[in-house]
Amino acid sequence: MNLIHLRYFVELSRTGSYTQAARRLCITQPSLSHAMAQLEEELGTELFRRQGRTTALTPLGEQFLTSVHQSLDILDRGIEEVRQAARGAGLLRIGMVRPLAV
Amino acid sequence: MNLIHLRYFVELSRTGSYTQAARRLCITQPSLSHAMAQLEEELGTELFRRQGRTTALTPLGEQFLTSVHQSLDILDRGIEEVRQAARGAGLLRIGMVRPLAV
DNA sequence: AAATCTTACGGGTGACGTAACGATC
DNA sequence: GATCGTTACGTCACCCGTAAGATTT
Repeated sequence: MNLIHLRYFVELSRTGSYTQAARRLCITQPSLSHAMAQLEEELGTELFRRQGRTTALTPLGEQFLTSVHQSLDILDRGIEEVRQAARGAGLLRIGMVRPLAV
Repeated sequence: MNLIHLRYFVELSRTGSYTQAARRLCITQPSLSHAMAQLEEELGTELFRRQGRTTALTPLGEQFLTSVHQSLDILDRGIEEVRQAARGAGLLRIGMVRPLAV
């Protein structure tokens, strides 16, 4: 399992479209499809229900989404707090590259 | 950033020793060292204070640890719930590989 | 037929291991 | 000098992109 794939999952859940999600994530549609298929394999269940042209979360998919949302929110907040504290405290040592925002 | 590296970070924080942590994580010490250095680079600060032979968390390291702990706990709980629900509901389709516990 | 998703396949990045070095007790 | 951590370097897995196929409207 992969942090980036979890972010893919969130974005796909938000848009409900592989095409749109892939465009927003700056990746190709096949890559997104493959990543989600892999995630489903790891979890042992379908996360999305593809009926015709529409893509919607399954009940388990929705359940998983809430966990991922909470988890990523906490993590991202923690990362940002640490980065700001590091910048604020002037702990950047000579030669240390100032990290880019993600 | 990487989920596995975050788990490395938690384990290293727990043991306070690269050698022991690497052994428990079933990786080599250099790999762990490199992963943690990379994590520190991404965050723009030191997470561990190496003084002599002892390795302890910096204040920012402790702060980050709490966030990572919370985040991973929620994620792991979510994963486990989904997997159990998937098994329980008998949603395993023919040809779908039953996932191994991690 | 057009649009969307999936499957197949090849390439490049990065994570890990081995080896060598540095440092501390 | 023995143990621990870091740096250097090579290899292999895996993530992503391109191309082709399947399916629905």
